[in-house]
Amino acid sequence: MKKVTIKDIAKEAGVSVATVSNVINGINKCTPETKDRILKVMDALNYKQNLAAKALATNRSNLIGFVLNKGLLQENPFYSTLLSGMDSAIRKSENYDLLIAGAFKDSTGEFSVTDWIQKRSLDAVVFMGITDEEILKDVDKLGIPMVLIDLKFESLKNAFFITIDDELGGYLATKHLIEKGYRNIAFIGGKYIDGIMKERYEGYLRAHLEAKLEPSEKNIFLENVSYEGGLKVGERLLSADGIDAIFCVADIMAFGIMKTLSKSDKNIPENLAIIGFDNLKSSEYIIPSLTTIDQNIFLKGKKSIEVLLDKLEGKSLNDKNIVIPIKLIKGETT
Amino acid sequence: MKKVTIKDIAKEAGVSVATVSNVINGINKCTPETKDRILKVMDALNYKQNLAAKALATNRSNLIGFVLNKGLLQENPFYSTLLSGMDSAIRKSENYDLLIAGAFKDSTGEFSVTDWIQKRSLDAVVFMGITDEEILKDVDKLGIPMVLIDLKFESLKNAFFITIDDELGGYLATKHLIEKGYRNIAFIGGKYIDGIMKERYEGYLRAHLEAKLEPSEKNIFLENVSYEGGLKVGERLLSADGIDAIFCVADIMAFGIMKTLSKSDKNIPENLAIIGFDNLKSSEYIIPSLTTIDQNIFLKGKKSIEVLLDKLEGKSLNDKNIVIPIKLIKGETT
DNA sequence: GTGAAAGCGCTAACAT
DNA sequence: ATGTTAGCGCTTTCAC
Repeated sequence: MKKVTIKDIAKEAGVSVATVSNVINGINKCTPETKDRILKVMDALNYKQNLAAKALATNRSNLIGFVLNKGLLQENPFYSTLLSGMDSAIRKSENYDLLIAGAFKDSTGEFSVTDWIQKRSLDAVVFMGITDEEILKDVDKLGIPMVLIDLKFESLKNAFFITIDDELGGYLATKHLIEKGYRNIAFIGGKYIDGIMKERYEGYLRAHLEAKLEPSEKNIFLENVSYEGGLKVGERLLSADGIDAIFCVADIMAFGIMKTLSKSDKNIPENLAIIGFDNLKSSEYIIPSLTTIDQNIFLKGKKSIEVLLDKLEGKSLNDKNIVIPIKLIKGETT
Repeated sequence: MKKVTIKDIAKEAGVSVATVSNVINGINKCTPETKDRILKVMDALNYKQNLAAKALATNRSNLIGFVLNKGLLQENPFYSTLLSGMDSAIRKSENYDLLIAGAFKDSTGEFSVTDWIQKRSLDAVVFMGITDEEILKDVDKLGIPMVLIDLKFESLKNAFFITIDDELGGYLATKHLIEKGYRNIAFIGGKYIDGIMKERYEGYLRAHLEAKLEPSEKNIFLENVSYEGGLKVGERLLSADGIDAIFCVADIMAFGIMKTLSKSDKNIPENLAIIGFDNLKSSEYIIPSLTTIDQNIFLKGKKSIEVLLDKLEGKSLNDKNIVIPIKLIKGETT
């Protein structure tokens, strides 16, 4: 069975390829009768569009790329949930697919996002965890719409930013603990205090200030944002004194802390309250269920794709900043 | 900055496009000097290959498709982990990328995998959760290599099967419970007893037989394979009598069961032991940690891609069946 | 409203 | 060892 092309359709329907092409692309330039005839022939011959040819002719691939740092998908369910959201949105689009970055090397042997975008003629890209401004600037120069999740570089002309109010999150979490009567609250953060960590920390400070409490430098614990990092923090907490509650910037770390504590004589929340951040699905599964700040990760992913789809379909978008609402989820750990 | 093509390279290097093409594709037909010169020019002009053009000319896209039923990614971390494994493998390949199925509709308005494969000129496909033999047969006719995860249809000429020994898993799990002294063991399965569920159930039966125990029909509980399904089973178990242990075909369900029980007066494992299946990452996080059958989900995903990559690179693969080893993970729930 | 034809960037068969 | 050239299937400008 030879491949059916628009040429075959054109011949069979007694029209030119241009007309067939117009019909396929919804460009209404022909009589309804012609259109109908073409549609029928397409169906009869079981025509399938060749997107590579289309891409070559238009320089648009109908592909949205997703760039994520290596290994992240394994380390934190956060990223999987994000991907679920993206998947859910892309499935609603008729024509677009989601491309996961393989490993294109540039001349230096490194993965080069701009190379990748150009080779694949990507129409848009979503970035997660890429914080190198130079890379993002280079992509911006390519002129395709892009989405940054959890990051903002206002100078980028073609970027949309999907974020949450991290400072507020830190504030709400800490305030909740203070309202519950805890006074000596530890801050558990990632090893690298990047943008969002810093904001959450500032929220933590604001809640203290508001309650006229003074947080101690000794109450700051930094480890990798992972379950393993949490285990380590747990160990350190066992020998720390006077702490009655902790605000942990990521649920996944909180799980590790809870695990370590479960093997000690400290009970949660009686001896130590804990509030996380993210509201991972497993925060509900875990026993006791984790009090946390919900940041609707799924929606974050969904929005990333939706905004790009809208942009690609020519809708004019009023705002480059999309802020996903957050809320406190009361679990059993506080 | 106009796009640089092999034509430009050819002109600049004083050779023909064919030679440039050969160099790019590693076809050694020219003198090292020519090759060197071409490489230098490519670098100087910052050449980027256009994969759409290549795909059009060769009918190969350097793309591997991943087809997964809608919604699964959200329902069970199993699928995310699988995807992590695939991601990890695809990143090691120089030239391939992973494409997530968007929503191509066929003439009936349904998503059509064969349409998708043809439109995108996919080189290979991984299927997860697609059990419709007709669909798979249609794909098989296209002649591209494919991988089925957790499913086998021996009649498919171009398929590889990534599986585990599910019967053995069911056997090991049940045997473990019996050895621990439990005698009245419930079987918790999915609502649809498909291939793998049935096998796990058979393993459950074999372990009983071997121990000269007779499992009761009343001890079978079927619900959706999800956390919510587990919650429901938990409720049903509360009013069930005499059961001292349960074998649950999926960790995610076990989490639900544990949650429901945690709100009752039944303690795990004192009043009710529980063993799961999968060894999700969260099975370790959860408190108490879940005894389960590890099936190395990450490896499953990784192998899927690796076998396809090997096949696409022309390696002859001796076996269409790849069986991932499983093992018992002793947690605190038994 | 419809058609003819050039061209998108690359490959591969055939020449030299 | 290198060059010539005819496609791959589609879009798009321009002409009718």
